[in-house]
Amino acid sequence: MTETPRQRQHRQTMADILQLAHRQLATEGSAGLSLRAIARELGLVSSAIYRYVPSRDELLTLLIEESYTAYGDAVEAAEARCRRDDLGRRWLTTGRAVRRWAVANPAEWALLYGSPVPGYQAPSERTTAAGSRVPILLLTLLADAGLEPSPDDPPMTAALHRELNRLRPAFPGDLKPGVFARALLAYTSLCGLVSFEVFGQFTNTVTQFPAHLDHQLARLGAVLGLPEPLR
Amino acid sequence: MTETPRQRQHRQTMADILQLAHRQLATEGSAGLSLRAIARELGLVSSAIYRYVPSRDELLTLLIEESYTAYGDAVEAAEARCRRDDLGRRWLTTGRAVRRWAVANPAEWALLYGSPVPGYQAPSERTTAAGSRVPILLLTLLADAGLEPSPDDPPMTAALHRELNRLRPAFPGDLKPGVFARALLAYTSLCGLVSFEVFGQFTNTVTQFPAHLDHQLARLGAVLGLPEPLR
DNA sequence: ACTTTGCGAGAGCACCGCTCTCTCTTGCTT
DNA sequence: AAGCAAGAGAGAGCGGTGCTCTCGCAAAGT
Repeated sequence: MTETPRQRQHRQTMADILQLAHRQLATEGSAGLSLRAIARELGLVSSAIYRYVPSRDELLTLLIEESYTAYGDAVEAAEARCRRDDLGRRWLTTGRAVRRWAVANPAEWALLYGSPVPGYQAPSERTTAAGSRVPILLLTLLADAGLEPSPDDPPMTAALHRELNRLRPAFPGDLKPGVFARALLAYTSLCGLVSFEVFGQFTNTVTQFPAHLDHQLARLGAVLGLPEPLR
Repeated sequence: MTETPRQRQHRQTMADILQLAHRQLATEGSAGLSLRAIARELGLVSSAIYRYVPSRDELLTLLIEESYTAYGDAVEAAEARCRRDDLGRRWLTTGRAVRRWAVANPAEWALLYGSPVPGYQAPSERTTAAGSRVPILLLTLLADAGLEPSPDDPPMTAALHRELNRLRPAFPGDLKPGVFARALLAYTSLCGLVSFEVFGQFTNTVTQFPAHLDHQLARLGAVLGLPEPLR
């Protein structure tokens, strides 16, 4: 029942590889990820690494999975500390947590939300679930707010309306198309803001990042139809 | 006065290199960019390419410059076809043009707005000017609209307010901080929406891209304080 | 005790960016 | 016109990459 020493050793080496990979990601970026370098640091000959990781792409996939998990954990934990009925604060806290995690882990953020690594396509069946956690947080938030379509919602084509209706059962909250669209805009805008900071698009412009994010989160909160944070 | 055959030849080869590089970028992505492969396709030995391009990083910089120029040209041209006084349409058209260019040139879009190529930092003095053209379009648009700060603008910290005030002389339109911030949100949101589509973040969610973008552009237009497009 | 399995070592393939040297041709200058 | 400098390609080579294959040893299972 208990694992053999060999299994234990294997698990340990695997963990070492992933840890070194994360470190390499942080220092060299995703294109600098080198199986040979990891093997070298582990005191292994280059071919031995393939006993653990079948290919560089697979290592990338593992890193993406781990990163999505860490990202979801961080944001969910922050959001969970808010009073459930303080919807404005839940949104503000979520946005801040997304930024905080991204700034603390820029290489991982780039892996998740940056340009796809060329020639490599993450197997969606292994990443979509982990990647949906933060968006789902948002949808739940809007559902808790009891938001309804508003006459201020711009019109949308019938095809888009149908599509968003089709998505309703696949996500929590059962949001009507207009509200679902608001959530989409909020999340894409948030990611856009964070990516601009992390990817350096704001150089020579904004440097007051936390203040700027708070300001824009307040704007987006208004677009969503959320009240301001309490007190 | 006229250029010598040798200069002509050099210019031609340089143009060939850039064209092949753009093609390679499209098929292999930025990490697949290979000087050797370009040389091979040109019928040159690998070392000869260095007569034209001093390094891979320099080739990347050239591609970024060309891409920013093509991007700016495309969006400016589209926006210029709008009636000057139809501010809602100018915004809608700008947003659509950004998406159209990005979808038509996904690798170039990734180069400009995706994760920075690891280990490589674009020399900002060579890219910021070209990269500012579309944002400047937006600032001009808001200035033409004569937008003023509104009581609906969320508060911002004094430091952020000062910073945005400091930026005023460096950009056209002389926008007050609250209005400038609206422009920042609009552009980051637009880029976020487009990147989500181009980078595949919408898989299993939105597929009605043009309709979705129009819908969200209308929302953002309202946030900006622009009227709806005429007729 | 025997056999299967796991795992590291080593050599090797094809590719990459980049450097250095050598050669030949072009084009400018005296 | 002669001579010299610069341009441009060829070739060899360095160190790096991902990945494959074979070999041998030791641990695990029977």
